[in-house]
Amino acid sequence: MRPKITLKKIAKEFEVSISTVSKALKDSNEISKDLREKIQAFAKLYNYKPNSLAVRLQNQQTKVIGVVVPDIVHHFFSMVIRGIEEVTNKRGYNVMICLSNESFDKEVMNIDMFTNGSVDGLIASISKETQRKNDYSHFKNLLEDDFPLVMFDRINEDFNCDKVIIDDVSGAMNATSHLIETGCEKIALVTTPNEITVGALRKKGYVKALQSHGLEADTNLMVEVNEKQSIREQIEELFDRNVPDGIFAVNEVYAVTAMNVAREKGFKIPEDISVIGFTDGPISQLALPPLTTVVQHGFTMGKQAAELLLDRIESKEDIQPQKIVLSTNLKIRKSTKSV
Amino acid sequence: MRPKITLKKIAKEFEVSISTVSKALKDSNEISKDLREKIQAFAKLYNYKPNSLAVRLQNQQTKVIGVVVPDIVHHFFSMVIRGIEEVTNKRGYNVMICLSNESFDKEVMNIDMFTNGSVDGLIASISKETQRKNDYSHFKNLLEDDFPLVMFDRINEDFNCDKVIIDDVSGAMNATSHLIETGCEKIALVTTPNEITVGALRKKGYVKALQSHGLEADTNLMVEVNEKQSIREQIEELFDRNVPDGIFAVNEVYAVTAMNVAREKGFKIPEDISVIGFTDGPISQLALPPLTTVVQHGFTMGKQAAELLLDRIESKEDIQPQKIVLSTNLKIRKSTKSV
DNA sequence: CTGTTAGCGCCTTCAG
DNA sequence: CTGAAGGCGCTAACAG
Repeated sequence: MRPKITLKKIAKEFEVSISTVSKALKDSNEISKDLREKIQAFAKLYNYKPNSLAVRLQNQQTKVIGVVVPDIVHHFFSMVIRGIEEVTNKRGYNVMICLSNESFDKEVMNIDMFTNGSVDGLIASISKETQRKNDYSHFKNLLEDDFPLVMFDRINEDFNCDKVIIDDVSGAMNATSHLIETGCEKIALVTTPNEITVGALRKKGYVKALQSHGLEADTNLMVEVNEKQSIREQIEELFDRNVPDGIFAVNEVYAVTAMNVAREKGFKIPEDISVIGFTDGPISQLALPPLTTVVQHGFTMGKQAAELLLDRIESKEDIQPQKIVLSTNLKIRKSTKSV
Repeated sequence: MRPKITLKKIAKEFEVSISTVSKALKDSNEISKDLREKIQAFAKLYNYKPNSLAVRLQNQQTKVIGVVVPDIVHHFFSMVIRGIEEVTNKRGYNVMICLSNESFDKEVMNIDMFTNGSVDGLIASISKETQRKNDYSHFKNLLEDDFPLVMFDRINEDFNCDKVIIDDVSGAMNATSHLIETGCEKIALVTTPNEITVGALRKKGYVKALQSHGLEADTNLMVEVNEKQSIREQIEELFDRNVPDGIFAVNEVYAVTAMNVAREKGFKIPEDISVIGFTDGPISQLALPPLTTVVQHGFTMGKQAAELLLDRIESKEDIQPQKIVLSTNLKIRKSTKSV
């Protein structure tokens, strides 16, 4: 790579001091107009840009924020990232993304890396493995140092930091209620294992909705999908045990898979079985029939998380950590009966 | 945020010089074992980490690479990013991602930002708007400075830089040939406008396959989707003009949309109409029937791009730019007839 | 064994 | 109007 042009080199070129050049480039009228213009022209010609590392070292701030997400090949997370990008860019920051790939070790490494001064703050969502291990010491260290941290979606309630989540319980309640109100009586739940907090919360909402409508929660109608095995087979087993007339699934993939299983077994959607998913991505939109779903507003979530983080970074005083709870809404399409 | 601990502070604590501390932390035996251990213990206690900015400024390398992609909410691009992450992390680098959102201006800004010394090299894929405007001066500037650059997928053939692409023409040929060989005679093409290079190449492959089988390319059977309007309606218009018995679409969304339109018009897939898509994402896998598709190997592409870039960054001598062409393969599922 | 010095690229007083 | 000096945090060569 061609060596970059620096203040020093420009200074040598004009046989003036570095600080003169620096001022000239800042268009300071401490410098004669003549010299200023010459230096500026020269700098433009050679495409001078202040070395960002030097500037950051000087200012003791990087104008970069770190993002740690479990996965990027996932509509929800990529929407969140898009939201984060949107506001950080608008506010003059850049984004450095690291993927934990749902792995505890990688998450720890990522966080460790980020705290060496390369970013001004962090936005994170916890990996599944971390949730299973229930070991959050890496995050706790951050908080002890008052490192600006915002967690989203997969959070830990105990942390005293900014959080942005959706109201999973209500979302699931609404979905389940909708199924009940459109005539379903045997509603299955397709969810994650309980360690995944959002799965647990959505299950809670599901159970609550059943109870408030006087229905029993029947474990025979619930599947906790083990992602190490075939999702499809686990749902087929549900059908073998007990055929539902409604299905609430905690994500798109489970929902569409359930729908496909149902159809292959000869059931009609929504006439025989209604299905509702969670997260409004292309999979839901392009499914046939298009999937009724709980819309999760990942983009908004990303924007809010970024706003919280930048506010914290830029504020002089301590500010109390906030918890923002975004409400979901039910996008009714064709996989459920009309009222 | 709690002020970070520095060598200086540790030095003051022990009333030694900064370089003593530096050496002690590097476990240099220039320093007495006793002092070394004390300093190390202290550093660990206070969770000392060298300030990465200072180190990078010193070393004149950031160990960060920049990635500019048009979109992240897109299975192919997120797979590429995952591939990039995989090898960069393995080789001790981090990744900074910027989204151009398919916008020319944002792309220019991103690239501009990246060349201020914050990254050692760049991996990029061109935005649609840039392809339409056909203005590549921002990339050309990079090349003039010998800035390490690898382009992938949406590239410009004229650039003298490393490139990783897939063999779009062959991929499209294979897909189209497969349709022909399984009995289709009126094969429609659903593609992008011609400015999008990969769309143009896939169209070329489609036409080639038709010709080599003695079939005419019929513009009446082609749709160039204008994404500003409804994709679905544009495909419906195709059906109104001319009902095909096979459809080759240049991406997942077009393919599944086409399939859905066909079914709603009462056609059976694959009995009446066969459909093949491009890019093997969840949308294809979860479609009903699961979509036969040209597999694009985004993960591999990302890995290769990153290897090329890091090799270039780390090499002392000039190395000739390489062009890696990844071949695709046809993943046959249920949306096409068997031979 | 420990310290001094210089320098990475930049910026900001403060002198002249 | 211009320049010298000091400092951001760290490393490395060189003294002592």
